Amino acid sequence: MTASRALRGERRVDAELVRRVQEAAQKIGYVPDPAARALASRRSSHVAVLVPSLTNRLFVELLESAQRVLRGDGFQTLIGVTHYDPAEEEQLVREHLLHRPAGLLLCGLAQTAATRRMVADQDLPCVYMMETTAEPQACSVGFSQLDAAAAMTRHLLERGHRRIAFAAAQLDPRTLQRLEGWRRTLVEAGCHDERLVWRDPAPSSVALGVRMFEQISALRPAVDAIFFNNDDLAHGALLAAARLDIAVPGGIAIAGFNDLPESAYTAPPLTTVRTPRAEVGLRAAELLLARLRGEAPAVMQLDLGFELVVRGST
Amino acid sequence: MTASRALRGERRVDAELVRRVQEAAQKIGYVPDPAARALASRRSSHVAVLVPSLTNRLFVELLESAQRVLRGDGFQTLIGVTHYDPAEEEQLVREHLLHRPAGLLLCGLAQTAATRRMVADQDLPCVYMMETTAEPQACSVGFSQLDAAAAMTRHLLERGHRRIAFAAAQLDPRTLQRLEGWRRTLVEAGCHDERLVWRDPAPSSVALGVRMFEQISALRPAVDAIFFNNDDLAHGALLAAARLDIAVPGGIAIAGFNDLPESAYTAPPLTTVRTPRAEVGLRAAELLLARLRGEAPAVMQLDLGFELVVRGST
DNA sequence: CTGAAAGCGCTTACAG
DNA sequence: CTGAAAGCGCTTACAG
Repeated sequence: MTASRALRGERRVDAELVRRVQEAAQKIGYVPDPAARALASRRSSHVAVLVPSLTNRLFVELLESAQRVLRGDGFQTLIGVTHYDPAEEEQLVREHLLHRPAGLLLCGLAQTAATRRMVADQDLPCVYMMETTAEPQACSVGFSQLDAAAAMTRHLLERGHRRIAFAAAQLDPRTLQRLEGWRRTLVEAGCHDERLVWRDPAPSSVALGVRMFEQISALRPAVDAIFFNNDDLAHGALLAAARLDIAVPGGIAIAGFNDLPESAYTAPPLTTVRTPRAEVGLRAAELLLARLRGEAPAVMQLDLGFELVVRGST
Repeated sequence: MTASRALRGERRVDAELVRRVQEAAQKIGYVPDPAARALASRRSSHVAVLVPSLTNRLFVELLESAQRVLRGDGFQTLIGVTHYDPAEEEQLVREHLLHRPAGLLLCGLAQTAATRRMVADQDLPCVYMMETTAEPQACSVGFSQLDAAAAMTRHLLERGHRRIAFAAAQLDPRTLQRLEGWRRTLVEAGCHDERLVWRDPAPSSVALGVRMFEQISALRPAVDAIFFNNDDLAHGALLAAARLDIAVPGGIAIAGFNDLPESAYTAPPLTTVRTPRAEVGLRAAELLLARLRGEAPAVMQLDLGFELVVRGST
């Protein structure tokens, strides 16, 4: 029994004894059985991380950095894909709960009421990623999607553009927050026109960016800039512009969002917003680990900001 | 006890009894505890899937389809990233073994001796993905990387190209098999020149494709086609060609490998090899599940083939 | 085909 | 700070 405590690093064990126990464990190659531990303590060494998609690099980078931190502390990461659907997220949470995860990392704040209730009922430590929230009891790490979109929109205004379109796919909550950032900024500048919003619920992709650009550019010169809500859409737009022989940014300026690695190499290089997804994953995992150790986190809401990256396309 | 057997679907239980037990379980919302089950049976309901990378879409698609199948049978998927390093793969297998996974899905056949020994010692059902193998005892699902590269090389020869360069990053075993396919085909055609091999151990990326094309094209007209070993390299090459004002395929023909979604939309659209990664994940998971049920799989080696996709870049 | 016994390897809660 | 007892919720192996 004392050995069990010594190995887990519980406080009330003699330091010398701890040393001897660890030495002995080392020698015989003792490793605790996670299943027995989970059964007795009613808590496993798994952390479930649910992301909307793995085909968006954004979430892959988020995941890799979170997993690196969690693994360092002996936790296994269970990855789930929600496909941007709160109902699917709810179902995944329900399945994961059977395995009594130690903690939960979720994307966004648009959980169903049932999801929130399960998390609360089980008293499961949970950190919400990618957005900021005002809810005092929720632990979140992210940045203001609205402010980021507003910053890009202001940049386009400063470049002299007035007819600025907003083009978005997927239409998840974060996209809609960005739409609101675009809207407020243009209303304030006195050149808002809601007819310049292009939305498509399909997943974001290069192919969709091609199609969107073809439609929007048909309105030229009514539109002189397009703010695409993910870099892959903007990549497609740049390809379509080249084929249609429309100069960028001379004919139409094009901006993206996220700063994917390719965006520095497109023709012309893409102006976009760099989002701190790797750091979001890292800090969210650290915050979760702190809570699992029973520490009260120093902050409940962490805003990691964003960075405007101006290249040649605007 | 009988209820336990009925729920697990063991044979020797009266059919009527099974029905009543299931009905009762349904009514009270009974769900077996995975931790207790794992402790008693010494086998969990986890399947570990180890892939080289998550930033290559190839493996994301593989993973998503494998996870869909496994989840359907009540297995949780533990995803690990090896970064193309057999030593890291060995460490991951070691860590996962503590959790007594029910099965293992691995990429490639380049495991360390220690990894192979652990799998054999624990008698752990394992399926190897992405390559074909002649080892009769190993269960694998994939296709011939060598044949796929040979088919593309033959296509370039048929298009009239004779100075065909081979450009590759990462240099993992599958890349080297493709190199061998390129080599054999050109030797046979009497126009092999080993100096036309460009290799870079860095991860494959658009940025690297840009740099490689800049270097190789400096040799023009010594090279009249380049076979890139991943589509992202070829995407970078197309961007670099446009900037350098080199016509594709007129000046240099460019081919890729994998057929990523963007490849249909590049300028010009990319000629490439479509690889069946989603089906590899699906069939590998099905084969594993069959083994977990104790069934003898109909086949041990599954060759899913590939498809040459000829577009405008060659 | 069905059931009573024992035990998987830990941790919790209770004494000292 | 240390330890003996009980139990987490299942399955295995043995009887009937």
